[in-house]
Amino acid sequence: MRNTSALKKTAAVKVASVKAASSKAVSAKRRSRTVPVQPALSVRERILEVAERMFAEHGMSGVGLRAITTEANVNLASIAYHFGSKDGLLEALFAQRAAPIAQERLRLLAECNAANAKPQLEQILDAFLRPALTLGVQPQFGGPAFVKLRARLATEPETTTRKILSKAFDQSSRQFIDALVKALPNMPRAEVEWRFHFMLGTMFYTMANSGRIQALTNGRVDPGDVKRALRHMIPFLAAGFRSEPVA
Amino acid sequence: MRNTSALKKTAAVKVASVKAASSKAVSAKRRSRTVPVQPALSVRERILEVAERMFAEHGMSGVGLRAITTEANVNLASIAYHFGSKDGLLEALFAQRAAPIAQERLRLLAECNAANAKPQLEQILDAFLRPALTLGVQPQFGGPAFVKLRARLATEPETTTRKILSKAFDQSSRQFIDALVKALPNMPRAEVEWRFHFMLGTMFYTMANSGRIQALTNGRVDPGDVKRALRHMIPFLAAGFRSEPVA
DNA sequence: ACAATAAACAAACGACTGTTTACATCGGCG
DNA sequence: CGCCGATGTAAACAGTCGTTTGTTTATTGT
Repeated sequence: MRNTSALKKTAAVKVASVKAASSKAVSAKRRSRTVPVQPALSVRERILEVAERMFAEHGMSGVGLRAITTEANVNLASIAYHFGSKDGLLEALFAQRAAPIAQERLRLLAECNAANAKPQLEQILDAFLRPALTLGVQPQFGGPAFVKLRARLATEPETTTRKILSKAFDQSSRQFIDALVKALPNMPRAEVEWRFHFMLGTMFYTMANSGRIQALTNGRVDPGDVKRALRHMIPFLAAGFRSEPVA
Repeated sequence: MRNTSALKKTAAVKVASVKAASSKAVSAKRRSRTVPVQPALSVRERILEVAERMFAEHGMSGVGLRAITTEANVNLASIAYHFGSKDGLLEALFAQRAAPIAQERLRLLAECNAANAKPQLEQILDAFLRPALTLGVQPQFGGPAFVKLRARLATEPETTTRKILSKAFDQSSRQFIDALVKALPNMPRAEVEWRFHFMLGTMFYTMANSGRIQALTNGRVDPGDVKRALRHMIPFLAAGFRSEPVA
């Protein structure tokens, strides 16, 4: 880090102060059109949208800022201005996407706790998996870009990215482990934890959609077909969870 | 690509012509020592060993050739000389490590085909998973470096790396799907294929050893403990495979 | 209208990228 | 001895990296 003198807070402060900006004469002109014309995304949104796609496809270190800014038709320095740094961009991405997922998970978990005194295993698994596989999938853009991105970062031991992932999902994960322990009496907690880990594996690998299983099955199995994937995944995992704990 | 004149085949040819080089007076000297003294790795071996570790830890695009050559105490140009390019280095890595794994898998599969007329599901899963998790683990070096590397590349949609992975493991994977279909009568092939995909997920995520589950369980669950991981994984997966196929 | 602030911009920073070049060194063979 | 091909090496190649700079353009509050 080059830190020549005492001027560096500028960028960091600006990042925090950024809100949804443009909304004056331009928006008036746009409102007059009844056609649902593309909302003409702000610079900040364009960067986030493009970065999400490209990070997912080539990984953090596989994409340069120039590739992002060029694709987004945006000035190179805009990333530093809006997000402070490349890592800041990734953090902003997660701040935008991860919270809704974790939130929806807990909502569904609470829902199936209310329905049954002893909650059903399948419902818990569904509450955990469905938001991760379906939320933030916008076919208008790169499709399930954030889903892929998460899967990709999940296998990286990089400390920077792992802290972001932890902050976003650890709390909800703990609550789901607790729920699973309660739904599976007579099952040692350690065994549930192992199986939760295995579930994360199938979830992330499905999210990654690496194309491997398509190649092996001539396209018969497509992890990108989320509805079908969940229909197969949940019974498979449920049976695994319910099997006799190892000695 | 800069192609100034007609001199470029040199490197490519050299790469192909490289075999296990030093094997004359040196090997005789080595045989005389009974103590297993470190064989004083060649430049080529040192590069492979270090690259395996660093690629696994930071990903292909996360490591520069200078980082590798510095760590290996080797000249920068040695990589171009011995492997042609960075991608060539990765290919050489797989050529060295993948074949023994696929081979051992098929050996174990044949073994459990010989033992039982109708082979046991658990034995098949073990034959598939154990070599992947245990082979090439050399604590003297970076430990399970190749295991991690494989898991990392498994989630990358990069065409270059995927072709390498396919070439190395597709054939054995197909044979295992066939074996699973035979071991699970009344189970539609498509269902077996979905579940094979799910198994790949738990396998790769365990191999990646991202540290996520350790953090969630205060270290109680450690995917790096391969023996324990297999003891928990195989019954879990077997129960999943045996469960009722979805409608 | 004015000053203050936010946003966008071109250009450059030094460090690092994978690859290539030209040259040095070595052991073995005629 | 000279010559060989295999190996090793320092230096340079042409770019790209993430970040920072100083400045200009819009939009805001008063």
